[in-house]
This record gives sequence, structure tokens and C-alpha cells, in this order.
Amino acid sequence: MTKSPATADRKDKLTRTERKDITRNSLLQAALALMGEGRSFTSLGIREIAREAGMVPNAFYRHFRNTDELGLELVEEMGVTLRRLLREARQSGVAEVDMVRRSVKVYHQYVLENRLLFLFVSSERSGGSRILRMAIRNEVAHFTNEMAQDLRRLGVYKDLSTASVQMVCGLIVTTMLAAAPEILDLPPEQPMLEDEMMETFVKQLQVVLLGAASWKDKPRTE
Amino acid sequence: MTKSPATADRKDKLTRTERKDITRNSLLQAALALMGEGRSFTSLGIREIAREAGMVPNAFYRHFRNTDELGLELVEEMGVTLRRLLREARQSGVAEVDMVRRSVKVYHQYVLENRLLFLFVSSERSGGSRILRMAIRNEVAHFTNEMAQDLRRLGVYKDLSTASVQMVCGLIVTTMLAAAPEILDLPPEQPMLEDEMMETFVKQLQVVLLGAASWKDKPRTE
DNA sequence: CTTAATTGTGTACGTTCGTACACCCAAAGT
DNA sequence: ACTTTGGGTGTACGAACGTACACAATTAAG
Repeated sequence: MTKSPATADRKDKLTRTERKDITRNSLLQAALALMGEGRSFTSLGIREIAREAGMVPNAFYRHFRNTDELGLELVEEMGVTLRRLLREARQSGVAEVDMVRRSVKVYHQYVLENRLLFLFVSSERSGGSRILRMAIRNEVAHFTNEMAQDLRRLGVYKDLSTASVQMVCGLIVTTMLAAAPEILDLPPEQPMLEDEMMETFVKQLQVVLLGAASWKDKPRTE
Repeated sequence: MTKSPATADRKDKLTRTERKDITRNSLLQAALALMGEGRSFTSLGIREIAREAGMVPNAFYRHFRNTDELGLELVEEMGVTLRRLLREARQSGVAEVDMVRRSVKVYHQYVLENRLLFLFVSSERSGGSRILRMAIRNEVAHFTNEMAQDLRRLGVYKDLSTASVQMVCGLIVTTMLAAAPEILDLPPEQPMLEDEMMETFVKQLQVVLLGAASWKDKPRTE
């Protein structure tokens, strides 16, 4: 009765694991915050992160063995963030005329809203530690695959093989991810440059889609 | 006569500025070598680089004020490397049937030959210090523009505006640069994966070119 | 109620770092 | 022949780092 051990009988205070999750999260946020101030994740130290999170250096070890392990957690967070983006995109459908321009607008907004995460993934995708790099690449590959599935399900590119759709999605994702750091590095309050960049971004995606539309899979042999 | 001060009257030994250039270069190579061992440029220290170059820490300051300044030199080296690539590509022309596949092969080879430089530029392009990032972006923009000029000069995409050709070249360069880190991270002696990656890379570029070929510039207004 | 486990703290040690200063020596300038 | 200059060395300092250990406080388990 009053003995049920898990998630019961709360006394209004927080349970231990809840507290732990909170501080753990504050470490993650601290790391992101430091990157937001121009530091690169690779050069972050345990002491630095712990200090930013408002605790003593040693406390870090209660949650992660090293910074790479914390980074993996951030990669996972990025994964769910990307999946959320995809889910929202899925809703708005693919039928519109200005669909590309609209998607780019949404993506732009999304990058700004999740600024720190995109900062992290942009700089660690080909930088820092091999482990993080591979983890990110996995996450991106999953994202690409889901996107390909969505396109298939929506019935566009019916005459393309699955592999080709994936190939096209890879191209789209590459272009998207390459745009992120440029978006993030834009001087704030400079709508001229921003609009120009977004316009070429839109056109590039349109070129890709145009190319995909007229793409013909090779017949089986040769 | 025997008094001409510059570049004359050598005694077989090296002049001072020559020696300086040599050690300066050994610093650059040391930094690259460290990156080749898995270290990321951002996390390199003055002492570390000097040690790798076989000299005392303080000697570093005789050549660069800090690591960023050394990085800028590396960026410049990358610039000439990219220009060389472009020059070679220019020679082979654009007429061939399998031109894309051939270019990809050449590029692949080129990335492997200049492994350390591409490692550097890949990781610093969206990582590390803002100054380096901007310098690299400049260099890449120049590369893109030259490529666009070349295409114009060769007479392909005659019906596209200059801006559109640049936009397409930007897309190509983005795709190229995104491929570099994947090439460099490939486990050696695994021709299966390598061929597969190269094949999708080829197809992606073909999609882009296909899209560019059927791209129509918008009329002036609207 | 007692006991064990877990989260966070305090202190401490050895390493590495950036950098300042004094110095040496060979090449360049006069 | 002389001075000046400039690349390279040696020593030294304070700061920051990763990490180990013992300890405090509180909650979960028995």
C-alpha cells in the first residue's frame, strides 16, 4: 500500500532520480550555453562545464565519464529535434506551389529556435572526436531515411527506386545542414543578407527537386 | 656589384629568411600532422605544435602571435590547393560522357592526396574560431566563383544568368565539401563502402546538373 | 529504526598550458 | 671591422586542467 517503491507516495518534494535528471540536464544546458558564447564543444573541459552549471568539478563524474559521453547525449537530443522537424513538415504536406519556399522558411525558423543544438551539430559533424562524429552521422542518416520514407509514402517520385529517393534525400539533407552554420553566423538585424541567402537556398533546393523529377533510374543491367 | 643585397651572392648556405621560412613551414606541417593523428585544430596548443615541430615553445612566437594566425596561413594554403584542383579540372574539359564520374574520381584522389588540408578545412569550416571560419568561407566563395566563371567560359548553361550559374556552383561545392569528411573517415582497405559512397556521390552531382540543365530563370519581374 | 546507497562537496596532486624575461649566436647592415 | 637585428633557447610563473580520495547530507531500502 504505502510501500509501493516507485513513483508513488510523493511528499511534494522531488524524488532522487528526478533531482539527478535535473542537474544532469543543467550540465547539458551548460555545455550548450558555453558553445553559444563562441566556445567550441571540442575545447570544453569538465571543470568549465561544471562551473557553468553551478557545481563543483567532481560532480560532473556523477553523470558522465567524460565530455564525449555528454556529447553523445546532446547528439541524441539533436536526433529527437530533427525527428520533430520532420513530423511538422509531414503535416504541412507536399502539395503546395511554393512548398519549397515555405519549407525553407520553416527550417530557417527552426534553426534559430534550436540555435545551440544546430551550433553543436554543425561544429562536431566533421570536427572533434571520432565517436561524436560517427554518432551524428548515424543520426543524420536516420533522418535522411525517414525523409525518404515520407516522400515514398506521399507518392512523389513514384518512378524512382528506393535507393534513388534516398540518394536525393541525402543531397537535400546535405544542403540543409550546410545552410545551418551560415544561418547561425549571420549578423543579427541584417535582413538584406538573410533574404538573399534564403533565396539562393530556395533555388538550390528547387534545382535538386527539378533534377530528381527528371531523373531516370538505370535499367537493371549495364 | 658584389653588394646586391637580395637573392644574390649565395655562399651555398641558406640565407636567414630562407631558414625562417623553413621553420615556419615546419610549424604549419606540425599542426597538420597533429590533426592527422586525430587531434582537432581548435584544441591544439602553442606548446604542442612547437614540440611536434621540434622546437622550444617560445619559438612559436617568432612566427605567429597565436594559433589562429597559423590557421589563417593554412587557410591560404588550402586556397591555392583548391585553385590547383580547379586548374586541373579546367584542362580535362567538360565534353566527356562520363565527365561527372571522372571528375569525382579525380576529386576523390585529390582529397586523399591532400588529406591533412581537407581534414583541417572540414573541421574548421563550421567549428572553431569565427575568424578561421570566415576566412575559409571566403576561400570557398572564391572557389565557387571561379568555378562559375569557368563554366560560363566553357559555354555550358548558356541560357542561365550569371547569378544562377553561381547558385548551381554553390550547390556543387557544398556537395563536394560535404563528401570530403566522409571520404577521409572511411576505414582504409574497404573498397565496398568506398565504391558505394562514390557511386551515390556521382549520382547526386548528376541530379544537380540535370536540375541545372532544366532550370529556367524567372523573367525579370514577379 | 537502522543501514546502505547515492548525490554533491572540499581538498589536493601532478600536468599542461600561455606567456614573460633574459640570454646566445649567427647573419645582415654599416 | 663594428654594431644591430632577429631567430632560437632556457628558465620561470601563475592559471587551468583532469582526476583521485575522503567526507557530508539525504533519501531509498531493509
